[in-house]
Amino acid sequence: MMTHNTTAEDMIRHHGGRATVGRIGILAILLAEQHAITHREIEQQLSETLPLDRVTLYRTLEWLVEKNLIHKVSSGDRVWRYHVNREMHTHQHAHFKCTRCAQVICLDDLPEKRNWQLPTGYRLQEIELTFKGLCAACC
Amino acid sequence: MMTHNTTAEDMIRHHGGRATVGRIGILAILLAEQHAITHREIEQQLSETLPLDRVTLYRTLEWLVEKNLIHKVSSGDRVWRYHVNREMHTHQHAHFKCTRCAQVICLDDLPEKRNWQLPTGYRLQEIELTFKGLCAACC
DNA sequence: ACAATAATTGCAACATTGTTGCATTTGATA
DNA sequence: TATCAAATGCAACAATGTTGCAATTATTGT
Ligand SMILES: [Mn+2]
Ligand SMILES: [Mn+2]
Ligand SMILES: [Zn+2]
Ligand SMILES: [Zn+2]
Repeated sequence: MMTHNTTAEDMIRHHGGRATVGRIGILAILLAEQHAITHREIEQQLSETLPLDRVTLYRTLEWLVEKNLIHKVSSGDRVWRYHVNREMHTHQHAHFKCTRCAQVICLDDLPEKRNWQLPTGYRLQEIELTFKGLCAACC
Repeated sequence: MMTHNTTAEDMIRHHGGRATVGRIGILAILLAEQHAITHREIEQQLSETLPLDRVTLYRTLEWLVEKNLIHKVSSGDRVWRYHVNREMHTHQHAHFKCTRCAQVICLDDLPEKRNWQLPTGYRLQEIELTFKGLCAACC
């Protein structure tokens, strides 16, 4: 049974980066989290055990995104949320954001991938689909 | 043939607001614009003819959204874009954002409105769908 | 284990977008 | 034209994110 810390360290080393205590701690937090969480939320969790400069956190998250170990979600407020990449996330997927508690979850898939119709001359690269409403806890 | 200014003034009066020179000018700019544009872009257009405080612009845009004369779009960067409401916009619709020139257009409709599947207990209120890619000019 | 070195970090300063409080000005109405 | 609530301008603040650079640290070779 692997702890999140050792999993995180493995993931980082496999991508040729230095396995620093900060990177490991940050990725371990994201591995333990089932929702997509903000820079601020990660910072708060870190402050309990491993204080880290805000800038380092920003740069580490950016690095983890580059290495494709996590992805970030823009959910309408002007705040990025981060979530670890699991197998289901190798392709594009939709998100749900609760309008009451602001929690964001990743959904399995982009439903009905076909049939998106754009004006002529437009080239599609990526689809961003966010459902908003109330989560089960807030209903 | 109505000028955008008189159209704007009519729209504002019909909603019981004061027809100030600022509100009219802002709404006229949005009426003349086919794309969804940012606070910053509106400010630049205004600066040529009708300098206006940033805060007033923010508050006016908020007021126009409340009155349902315009709507705002969150397009992934942390910047709101504003677009006048036309008939086609009375219901929800998708948007396209060019990843090169950042232009945002409103698309006609939410394709395939049915069939969105959420986890049990979740209640859907709103769908935010943004296509990203290259516009005709940038292809 | 130690030194060399490049990658990572911390800190200060800055940028952008947006909000709030309050005094002043202005549009609508009588 | 006088009145007065609504709208505006200004200053200060807040949240989120970025940049430059010197100090630190993880890795590698010895
Ligand atoms: Mn996701
Ligand atoms: Mn729109
Ligand atoms: Zn909720
Ligand atoms: Zn373009």
